[in-house]
Amino acid sequence: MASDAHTYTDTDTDGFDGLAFDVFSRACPSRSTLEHVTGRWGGLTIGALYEESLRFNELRRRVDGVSEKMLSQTLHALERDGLVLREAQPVNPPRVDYELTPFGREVAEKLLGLIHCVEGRMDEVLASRARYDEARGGR
Amino acid sequence: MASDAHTYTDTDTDGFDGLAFDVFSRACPSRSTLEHVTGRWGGLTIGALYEESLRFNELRRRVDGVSEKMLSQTLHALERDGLVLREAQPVNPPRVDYELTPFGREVAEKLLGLIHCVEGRMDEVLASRARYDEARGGR
DNA sequence: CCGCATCCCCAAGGATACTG
DNA sequence: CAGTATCCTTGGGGATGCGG
Repeated sequence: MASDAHTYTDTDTDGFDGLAFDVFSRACPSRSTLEHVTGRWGGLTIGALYEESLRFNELRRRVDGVSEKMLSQTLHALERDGLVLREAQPVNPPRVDYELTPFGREVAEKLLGLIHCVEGRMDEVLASRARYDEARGGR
Repeated sequence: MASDAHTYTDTDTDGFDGLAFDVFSRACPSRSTLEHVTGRWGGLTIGALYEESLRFNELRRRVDGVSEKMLSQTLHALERDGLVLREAQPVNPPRVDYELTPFGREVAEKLLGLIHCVEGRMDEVLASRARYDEARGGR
């Protein structure tokens, strides 16, 4: 049942004309990991965990808008890919901490680089949008 | 017609409730740009354009699996955000070139950094997945 | 508190046909 | 070639309820 978040869409593996790892190909295995990382919630989750190790509900509060289900799914996919470490402590009430693995931290840094790059240029983006919308009136 | 027929369907709720720039917040305007960049087709499109300027159908062939509709939508979103430049030449048959803006190239570099980081560690990822799946049997 | 299972709906997105 | 308009399907993902 953990099967949905990572179906590799191996629909047409017929080709393979010698290029094993082409990110642009549907069959490329890294594409699924990339999707987990850059997906709607993956990036935000990783970003949150980069700052500090967090528990499930802390994470849920930090990542604004994520549902319990999606957070759970996201964490599983990231854990499976080796980006996140899940540490369940056998206490009562249950306590589970999530933290990034070294690989996860590396990915997080790249990701944060991207985020800051975009954030630092948001004024440009906003201006560009205004221009674009202007040019095509109220359509 | 149309007001919302092709509003690029983002959940661009850039509401601007006057709050600061917290990427983790739903209201953060950069989140929508990030989604365009890291979305299913955004990243691959940018990646393809980083290598060379391309025409519509060249792009379509390069980005394996993208439909005409989605490519069109993606390009519009990226153009609007100021990441992609659209150059239509008034010739017959029509010729339109897409290329990255300087900002687009900057973003592309960050993105490629991420991609290479992940690709370079795919063996780890695959191993981690195997371990994970092992641990929870054939479920 | 942690989180899986179920139901269900809506919008992302694929296929197709058509225009300039 | 370079798209737009339309229809239709699929699964992403929200809401809720239960079990450990």
